[in-house]
Amino acid sequence: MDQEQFIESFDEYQQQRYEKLLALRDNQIEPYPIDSERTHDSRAAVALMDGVAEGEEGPEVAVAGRIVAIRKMGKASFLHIEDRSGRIQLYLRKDEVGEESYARFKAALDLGDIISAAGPLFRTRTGEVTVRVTGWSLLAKALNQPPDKHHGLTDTEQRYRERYVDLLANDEIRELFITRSRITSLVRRFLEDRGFIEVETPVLQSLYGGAAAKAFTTHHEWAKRDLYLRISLELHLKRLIVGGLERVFEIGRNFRNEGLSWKHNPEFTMLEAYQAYADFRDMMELLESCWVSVAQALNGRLTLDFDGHTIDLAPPWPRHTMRNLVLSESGIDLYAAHTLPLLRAAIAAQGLHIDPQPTWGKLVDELFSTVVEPKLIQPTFVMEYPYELSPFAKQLPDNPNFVERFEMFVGGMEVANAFSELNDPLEQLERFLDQQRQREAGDEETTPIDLDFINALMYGMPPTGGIGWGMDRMAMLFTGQRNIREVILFPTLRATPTDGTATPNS
RNA sequence: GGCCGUGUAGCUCAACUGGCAGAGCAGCUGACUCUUAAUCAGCGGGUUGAAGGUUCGAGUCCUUCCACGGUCACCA
Repeated sequence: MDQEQFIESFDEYQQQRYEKLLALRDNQIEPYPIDSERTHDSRAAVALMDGVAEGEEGPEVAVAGRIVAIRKMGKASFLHIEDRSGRIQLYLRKDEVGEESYARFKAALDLGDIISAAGPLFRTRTGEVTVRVTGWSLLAKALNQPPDKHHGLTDTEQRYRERYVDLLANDEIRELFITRSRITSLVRRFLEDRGFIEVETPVLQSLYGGAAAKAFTTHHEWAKRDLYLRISLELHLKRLIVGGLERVFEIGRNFRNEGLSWKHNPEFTMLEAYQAYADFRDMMELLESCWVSVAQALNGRLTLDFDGHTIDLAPPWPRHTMRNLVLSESGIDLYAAHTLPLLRAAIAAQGLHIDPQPTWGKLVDELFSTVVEPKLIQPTFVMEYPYELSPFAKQLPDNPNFVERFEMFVGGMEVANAFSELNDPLEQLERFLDQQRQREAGDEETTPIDLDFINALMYGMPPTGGIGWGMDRMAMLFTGQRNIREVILFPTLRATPTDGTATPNS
């Protein structure tokens, strides 16, 4: 394909805009100039009129943005332009800008074009702050027509694939992603205020670990070796605790080779934070305080609207052991049913239908997921997890079948996960070996043995509390979105022929 | 992967039991110097997701496929 063929493929609307572009060039007007003038964004410009008396003109401004509405009335026109801060109205008069400029405006500009306009501010008869335009210029000609100005863009696939259209057409989508950015920023500030430093650890790893998941594989040509994309941040951050950094966090992308759902995207953003001389109880306090401070700063209140529920973040959040929750919802005591046959028998005795699992730990997890998890709408700490599911957490002093771990659930989703981090190198080796045995038994999601991590622990890691939570799920809760794709700018979608996944020569 | 739903103009959506594919916005032409979903007059715009089938006749019924959404399964 060359440029000529591409232009020939234009539809009627693109063709019309392209012809206007050519006409501008014929008149020595560049449709994509280098310079742009702007003294105020639209919100700041409107604010300038706050103290100006009725009927008085305000100061001169230069504003810039995308044309979202045009109302031509012969020798005068109104238009609205939009920038990130909002919209402002422009008033264009033939006798103000001159015959030639007015004619050019009528002939050359379309909805979607980006322009700048300068002139004094005033209020219209209906009180709207407006720029009385004395001069304008085109900053970028749009060849594609924007979506319907009242309804925006609703086609879900196009919204995700062409997110730029979604953003420019739907104000609330732009707001949503600005809010997500603020959430990330507030979390960062909270942790920094507590003495955490932000670090960056490798995405490309020769050995992955730290979570139960399948990894993506890629290849390093120069080194002639396969590398993995990380599935968690855990093991590198704990190496930094060994190194003496004491309080570290990373907000980074994880990649897990698994399916898509309303709460799973194959790449997602995880926050992990590790604090030396702390344990999982300190991490509860940290999580609670962080979310409360974000909610206050963002909304000025501690309630969230999510999926038809009002979620109350007011601390303290209820804390329950997994044992007690399972006991009250199913009548099964995990301390009594502490082997696979005993637990199976207990489930059968209660007449529950739980998917069969190969091990005690997995069956506990399945039981919990089925009978307890759906009921956890309000923020709830679930403490003490089966040893087998938690290869990086310290065992309970009084029951080695369970570990010092919690997960926080809200809105029916698991959101956070934290441990009193295991720092005994020989016990850690034993856990890795245990994982290896599970892998040999057919579990593809176990953590491989990481001898360098053992080596790090052998230098001594202080008692440490660690926590991780999904920033995407946090954003879902704080913005009231029920689908993770709504809070990810460019979510993973199925391949299309134009993705380059098809062979170019075929 | 199973089940349910959706796919019609650039965008948002109609079209009854099968009977000439429509509206609003957007576009084009013209009028209009305080409009704001501007208004008024006129005009153009369609491979109804794709392929096949039933029928005198299919947007509509049947089969297969594709895409998206929901849900279940899978999935820390």
